[in-house]
Amino acid sequence: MHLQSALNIPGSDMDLKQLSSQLGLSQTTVSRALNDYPEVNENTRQRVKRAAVKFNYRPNARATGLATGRAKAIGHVIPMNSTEVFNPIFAEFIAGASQTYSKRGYELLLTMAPSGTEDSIYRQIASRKSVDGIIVHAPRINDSRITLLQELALPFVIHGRDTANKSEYAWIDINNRSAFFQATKLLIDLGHTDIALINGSEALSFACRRRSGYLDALQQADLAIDGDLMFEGDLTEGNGYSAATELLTRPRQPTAFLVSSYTGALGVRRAIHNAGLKMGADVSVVIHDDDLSYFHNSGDVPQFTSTRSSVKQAGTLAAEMLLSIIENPTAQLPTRLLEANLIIGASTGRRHHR
Amino acid sequence: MHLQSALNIPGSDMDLKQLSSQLGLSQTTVSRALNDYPEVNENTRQRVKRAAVKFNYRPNARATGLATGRAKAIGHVIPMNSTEVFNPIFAEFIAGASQTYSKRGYELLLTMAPSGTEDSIYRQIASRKSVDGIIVHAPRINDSRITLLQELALPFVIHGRDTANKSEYAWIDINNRSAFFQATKLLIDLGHTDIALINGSEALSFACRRRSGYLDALQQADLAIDGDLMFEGDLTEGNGYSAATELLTRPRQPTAFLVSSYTGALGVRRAIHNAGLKMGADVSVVIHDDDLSYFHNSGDVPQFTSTRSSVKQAGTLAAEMLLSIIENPTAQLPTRLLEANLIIGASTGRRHHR
DNA sequence: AATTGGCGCCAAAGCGCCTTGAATGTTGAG
DNA sequence: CTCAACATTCAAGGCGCTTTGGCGCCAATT
Repeated sequence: MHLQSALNIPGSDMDLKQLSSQLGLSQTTVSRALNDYPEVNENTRQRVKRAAVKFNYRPNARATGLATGRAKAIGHVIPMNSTEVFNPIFAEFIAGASQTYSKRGYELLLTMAPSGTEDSIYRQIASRKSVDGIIVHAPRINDSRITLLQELALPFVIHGRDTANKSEYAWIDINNRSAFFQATKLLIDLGHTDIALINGSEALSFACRRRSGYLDALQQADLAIDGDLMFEGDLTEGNGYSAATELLTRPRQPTAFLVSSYTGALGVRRAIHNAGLKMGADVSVVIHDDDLSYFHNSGDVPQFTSTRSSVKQAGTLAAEMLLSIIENPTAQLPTRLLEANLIIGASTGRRHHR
Repeated sequence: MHLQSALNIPGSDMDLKQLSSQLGLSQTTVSRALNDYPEVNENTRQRVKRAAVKFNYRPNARATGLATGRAKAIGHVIPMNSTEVFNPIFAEFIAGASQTYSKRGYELLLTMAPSGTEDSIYRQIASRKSVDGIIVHAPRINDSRITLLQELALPFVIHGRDTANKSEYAWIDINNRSAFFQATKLLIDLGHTDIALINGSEALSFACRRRSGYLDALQQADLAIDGDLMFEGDLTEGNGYSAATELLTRPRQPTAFLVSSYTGALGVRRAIHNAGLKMGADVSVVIHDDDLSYFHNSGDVPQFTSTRSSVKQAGTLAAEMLLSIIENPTAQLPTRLLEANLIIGASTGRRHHR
């Protein structure tokens, strides 16, 4: 290694040994200077830091990890079934989380877990030790992953909750029950009595809680509960369309729809148009709006009346929770319940008598 | 370490030293047995592999990485500007790529790069050495990242192309020019002469190429080119809606729309409905369809006529290309051009004279 | 019987970093 | 002037794995 290659040539990164020999210092001192240990002279520290920048030195992540025993990385595991590959909600959540990670010097490892292989994937993540903790997406009812992760002693935060599991674990969730209770109540107060629910798959925890909010509101208003008004499934445009189309061809049409996602609502809107009806006048729609940057239900008067809660923010908070667990393992496991905001848009109105 | 903890207790993973002492073998032999080196007796190999499964042994990824000098991980860098956080297209592409990675024993590291910080992020990735190569998303015209990555000597594959850059680099792209040429020609053949283009941001390479396909077809048919018929911007539902609404309030309405994405087209559809027109009869629409699993433009007769090409498949192929570059660094850099399929749906028809 | 050459296995070095324990230089109190 | 106390710096060991170079051993060759 000659002067030539020690200069600021892109791509020719140094390692610690080279940097310290350049500086005429030991690796120990250089390492400590860079990591802000107190036992280094301030002048030396500055000299070292300047050199590090000049030579574009950054510690090898693998070596640091080996030496410290911490990967400085978080895993996100995305459940994947055949119909739903990569829900935009996960993407937005991850975008939020990644802000926290980069701020705190962590990397983000993404793993797709096809259903059926989940167990072995979590085990593998734990034993390969390439992450310090993980975020679990889309919990199911009685989710076996929680027990597994507790056994594996891998720190984790769940985006959502498994209300069937009474053990202690860290989670962040929105108050789905309250959100859908309020949304349903709004529709009832507007005079609607036939309110359809177009929900996500009710094997998932969030969808169950939304349904129970919906049912509670109906019950409280002494309205009949009609199983035929309740749909569940992947929240795609197509499914929203076919569910709504089916409902609108019935002799007794529902006059209101409660839709669990923006994308599903786009299909419902199409069905309403196709039936020659006007949304907000003939038919009311309330959606849950995850406030995805890519599907913005905005404007002075938003298109859809919604219960809104930012998944991106949830991602940021979840990441902070997880890092705090990792850096402070003895503290109590944090939980966080976010409230959704009811926002009146153009898609709701008093019930229309025909 | 006693018998107790050497048994199959979840979370109590062994390391190589423990495993080999359990087996009464040296670490060398155990390592070689597991990695299928030839100089190990077949019986021994079987014995080792069985024990590894039994004790849930998996090599520490960091240690392996340090020793081999290869991270066995690929980085995906997602450009992020304030309006667009995490395009579902990236998500779907990543879902495709991750299949390849897990099959080949690689991990996937995700990094968000806020615009402005990109340079330093790529440098950091290169010098931290936590990945063996990266995938670059959303290339721009004259994209500085290409030169940078070439200097950093970090293997990469670009999803898209920078046609302004004549140097050699690996890319995978769809034939955007041909796709939009064909789509435009279809509309012209149906009698349309006022064809609007609602495009993605033309700072991005793909959008430019689509526009030039559109222009070529117009030119070839001796149709006038009207700059007022061309829109560009983030391909959101909202932007599609406002662009189409604006166009439909003009004295001379376009009778056909070419829309660069499914989500944008949902907004265009809304605008058409709102104007009291019928898609496929009064107004024709052709879209580019990335075949996202979450936004499926399917059915016996798809809703939208489209040029379709699966981004998920592109992701799978891109990953394979990148791994082949990494494992065979001296070979010529691969490139791959995918053709889109023109699929006739319900949104196009002969021009309607009013 | 002596030599060769695989085969099967092992000890030890090294990947790049952090960290422990010790060594050196400096200062101030006694 | 001596010695303790502090401020700086360093050499060396270790993180868990792969890999180089050898070392026995036994069958085959001469």
